[in-house]
Order: sequence, then C-alpha cells, then structure tokens
Amino acid sequence: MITIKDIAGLAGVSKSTVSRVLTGTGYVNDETREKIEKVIKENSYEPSESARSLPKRITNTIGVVVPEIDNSFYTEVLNGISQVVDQNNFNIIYFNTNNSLAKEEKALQMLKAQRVRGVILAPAVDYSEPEATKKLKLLLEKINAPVVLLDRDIDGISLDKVVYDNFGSAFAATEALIKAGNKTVGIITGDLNLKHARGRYEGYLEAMKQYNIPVIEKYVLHGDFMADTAYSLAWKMYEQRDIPDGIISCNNRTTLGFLRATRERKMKLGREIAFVGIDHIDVLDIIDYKYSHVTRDTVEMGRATMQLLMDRIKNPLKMNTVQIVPYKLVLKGTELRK
Amino acid sequence: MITIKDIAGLAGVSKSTVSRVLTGTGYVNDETREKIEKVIKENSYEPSESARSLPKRITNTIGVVVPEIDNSFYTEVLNGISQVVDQNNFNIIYFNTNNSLAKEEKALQMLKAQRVRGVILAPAVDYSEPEATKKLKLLLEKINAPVVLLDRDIDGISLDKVVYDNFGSAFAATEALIKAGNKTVGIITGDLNLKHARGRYEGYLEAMKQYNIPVIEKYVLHGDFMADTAYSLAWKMYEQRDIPDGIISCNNRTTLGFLRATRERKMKLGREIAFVGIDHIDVLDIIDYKYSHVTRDTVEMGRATMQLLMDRIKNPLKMNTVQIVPYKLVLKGTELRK
DNA sequence: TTGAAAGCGCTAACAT
DNA sequence: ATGTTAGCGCTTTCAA
Repeated sequence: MITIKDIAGLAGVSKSTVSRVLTGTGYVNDETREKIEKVIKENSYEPSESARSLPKRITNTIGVVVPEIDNSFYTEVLNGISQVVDQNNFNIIYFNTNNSLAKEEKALQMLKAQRVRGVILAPAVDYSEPEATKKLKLLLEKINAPVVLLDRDIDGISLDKVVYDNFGSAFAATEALIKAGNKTVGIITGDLNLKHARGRYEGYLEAMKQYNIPVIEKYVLHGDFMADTAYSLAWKMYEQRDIPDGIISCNNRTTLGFLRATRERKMKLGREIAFVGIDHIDVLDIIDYKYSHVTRDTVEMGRATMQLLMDRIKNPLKMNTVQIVPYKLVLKGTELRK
Repeated sequence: MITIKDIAGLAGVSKSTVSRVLTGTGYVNDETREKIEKVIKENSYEPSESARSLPKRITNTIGVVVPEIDNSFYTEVLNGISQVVDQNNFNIIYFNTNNSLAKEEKALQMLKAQRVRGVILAPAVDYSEPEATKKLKLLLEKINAPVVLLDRDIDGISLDKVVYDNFGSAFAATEALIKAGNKTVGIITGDLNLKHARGRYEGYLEAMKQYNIPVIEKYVLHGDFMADTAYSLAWKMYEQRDIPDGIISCNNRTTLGFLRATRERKMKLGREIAFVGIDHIDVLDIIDYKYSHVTRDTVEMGRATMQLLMDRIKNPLKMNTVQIVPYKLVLKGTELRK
C-alpha cells in the first residue's frame, strides 16, 4: 500500500509538502502542487483515514443507530440522513439494534472506539427508569461527541432532539373521526410501556374529552405496535360484532394488522367502519389503497436530524434544540362511515 | 480522552502489558491482568480503533454499498448483512449510491481511504461496456480488500458473487401462467439495458418458446422497473381493451404500478386477468393482498453474502464462488383466469 | 512475565 | 515556500 512517504519520494519533496496539498493548508508553490497532484493521481494514492484521524484525534464518521431497519419509517429516515451526509464528505457507520438494549450498548461502545464525530440515536427501548437513563447518559458522555436523539424521546436527558408530535397526531386522527360524525371512536394502541405509545393514547383521550365523547373500554384495543397483535385484536372485535363507528390505529404496523383483519372479514373501510391511521404506508399509497391518516415527512425528518448534528458539530456551544416534527392530516374518505 | 498510557500509569505497568491484555496475545500474569482489567473498567477505557488499525494496517470495518435503500429488497438484504456482522464484531460503513455511478465511485474511494477489511457491492449501474468494467476493476483492485458482488452481476469480473436466477424466476412465472391455462401471456419488463432485466425477459421468451405460445408484440410492455411507468403501461393496455389472458411483472415496483392500474380500472386479478409477479411485497402479504409470485429469501441473501465475505477474509486464496440464489414459486390463485 | 523502543501513516508546529 | 521534527495511540519485536 502506497503512503505519503512514497508520494513525497516520487515528487521529490518532503512529506510535509505533500501533507499540505492533501489538507489544503499552508503555502505551497503552484508548480510543486501540480507536480504532487500529478503523482497522487498517477498512483491513485488515497491517504489512510486512520492515519489522518490519529494526529487530529477526530474522524469524519457519523454513527447512526436505529432500532428496526425493517420498519419503513427508519428506512426513509436513513435515506434522508445519507442525503445530507453525502453533501458533507462524512461517512456513516451504521448499527441496527433490533430493539435490543444490549445491542444498543454494544453499538455505542463501538462508536466510542471509532471516535466518531457525532451520533444519531433512535433508542432501542423506552428509558423510563431513571437508572437506565443514567446509565445511557454515562455511555453517551463517554462517546465524547455530540448526540442527536431521533424519534423516541427520553426524559431527563438534555440533547438535541428531533421528535414527533405524538399527542397531536393522535388528537388529529381522533378529531377527524369525530368531525366526520362518528359517535363512538375506538383505538388500537401501541405498547403503553413506551412513551410515544402513551403520548398517542393521551392524544386520543384528550380529543374524546374535548368533544365530550365517552371512551368505551371495549373499544380500546391494547396492542403493542405489532401487526399480528393488531390483527388478532381487530379480528376478535369483528367476531363479537360489536364495533365502534370509527377507530384509529397507532402506527404503520398496527394499521397493517387492522387492515388485514378488515379485509378478511370483508368489512368495508369508510362504509361499515370509519378509520384513520397514524403513519403512512408508502406501498399502499402506490397501489392506491387509500385510507385516511396522519403522517409526517420521514425523509425530511432524517435530513433535519443530520442537519442538526452538523450544526452542533460546527457550533458545540449552541443551545440544545428540540425539533417537533409536525403531523399532516390526509383525508381519503375512510374517516367516514357510510 | 483517556489512552493506553493513562491505563498503564494507573495500573503501574507499561503500555506493552496493557496492550497484551487488550489484544489477548502474549504472556501476562493473572494478577497483572486482573489489575489492568479493573483499571480499564473503572475508567471505561475504550482503545481507539484508528490507533489500533494503524500499526496493524487493517480495520474491522466492512463497506456496504447499495444502490437504493428505498427499495425494500435492499432493506431486507441489509438486515441480513447486519445480522452476520453483529456476530463477528465488525462494523458496517454504509453507502447509498442512489443508482448513480459517480456516487458509487466516490463511495469506493472513501472505502479505500478507510482501509476497509472487505466490501459488499450491489452495483449502481449495469457495467455493460468493457471500458466501464475495466475502470471498476481498477477501482476495486485499489481498495485492496475482498469484494463480494451482490444481486447485480457484472460480466468479465472475477469475484465472489451472490446473484439471483433471473432467467429461472421469469421462466417459472411465465410457466405458471401457461400451466394455469392462459393462452396469451404478456410481460411488463424492466429496463432492458440492464442485465438482470434482460435475463428475466429471456426467461419469459424461453418459456413461451418451450410451450409453443406465440409472443405477441403488443403484450410486451417495455418498462423500466419503475412503478409509474408500469402503471402507465398497464393503464394504456386496459384502456385499449385488448389484454392478454395473463401477464407477468418483472420486479416489485412494476408490480405495484400494475396493481394500481388494475385497481383503478376495477379489473379483477385472477378472474379478468391472470397475474404472476417477480418479487414479493411484504406489506401486501401482511394485509393479505394476495398475488402469485416468484420470490427469494432476501434476508438470507444478505446473510449469505456477508458469510461469503467472512470466508474470503479468513481464506484469501480460496477459489471464487458464485452463489445463485434460488427462486421460489408461490401460487395464490392470481395465476388463474376465471 | 514484563518493559523499552521502534514504527504504523499521517499532521502540525517550528525552523529555515 | 519547504523541510525537520515530534507526536498522535496503539502494536510488536526484541531484550531482559
């Protein structure tokens, strides 16, 4: 493998001069520069990043940690992130934690070993216990690089954050059903141990309260954000032939489960049952399988997160900012009944 | 930032001894080891990967280059890759080329700068011209690490490869339609400038030939693997009210476009038109939106690719292997007509 | 079993 | 404008 020393030799100059053209700093005669650049080209020399970052004690690598890459939400976010990264000559070192705390800890440790320049973290778990949060804080501190929290907020941790208006999105979904004239409104919740699931549930409750609609216990289906669970819950509800006028579903997967049960039971969306989901599902959009939903611009969310990280890197002393990603209500008719 | 020197100082030993426990090589007294490990723990010291890889001139990083992360196929493959990576204490440095040759070249260059241990490359473009292939070869050679080609094969390049039986999959799809009694069979092709699109087209042609079914030009819809194009093509076909008994679609996106047109025109799949697609679409499976298709185990494909790379890293001299991923025919009834 | 010393490929003062 | 030198944080001979 060819090194800076080789280039220096071939160009008849010292390593420092080569280094100067490499880094673009300091004075170097135009002729010398050209000569050196020529030699670099000819030998397709590429300086080693490890060697470069050692004296600088800094890398150009960004760590990205996501909990579930098989969720299209994170795919889209990752897409947005990599768009911004591309423009800035950074690298992404990427981890999928599979919602496992252990994997997340390992990922953060590796990120520390890599001396990354910054980290984007979409937490694997709900850090609800102060103990766990404290431990995470310690881990993050030791990474010694700015961290931006993505999607899943953690209380009592002061960082730059890009989070969703969970409460508002569920409120809007519920409100849409109520305004469409539905007298009873149910919900398929996420795992209420998770903060964002609770936020959405509370948004639902608040809308019901404001519009004076009673919350009927049997129409509150306690799910866990998984399609299969939502499917069973919805199926059971249909089987009992006791269904609310309308129902909201708390994420893309619960919506899929619900839609499946609804298809199988041959219930007509927007006629026999009104429905508004939280999250869009791209593929269904494409095949024109319409349902009303509240959504967010996920790719933009990724871009914004990365941008926030870049800003923080450039200006380490700036105040923490929390960006609340707005929701968007998209009505396709399924919020109606008949 | 705490270094090996600090640890040595705190443990009252030399850097070399600390290094020995870090690398797990050479002799070191049990007591000394324990002492050192204790100090490491207490200070949550994590050796710098840059510094480690410099004297070793080798990293534990794997470069992964994919052309389109918004395609669920690559998401699933990436998932498989990261599963294997996790088990081996490697890191993934990740690039999305967006099907751009320029971005791919840049990615490979950065991978070289990183001195990665190996590369998984799903090419951005069809290297059909010898010139382009030659250039790529040069680039890859300079990376100086094993490369495994994923999904999109390149002629005249001798590497480990994991590719799909494109011909076979299209043959099987077509055959399924023929065996189901369809007398005329059409196809929505991919971009025929691309090798795998041609492979699939040829699979279709061969099946037609073997079963003595004439290929009717107007039923060959020349697409480009994009949903929108497939949508327009299918829409136009329906509008002209001249449709084949059955039709195959060459990837997940063309299938989406086709399904959308079919929905909008209120044509009944499996009754008014028979259909078999290449690729599965997870989400449609989940909502029980059934259609017959040929598919492959994409997550396993990722795992296999990474495994191949690991094997190559362990044994640099072994012969190149080309793994042909088998297809699987899944009949759901839409291969029929009426 | 441990330590001293050289060196990995760069950058960044400091001289000249 | 260029070269010399020291050093980044490790690993790895080589001695002891």
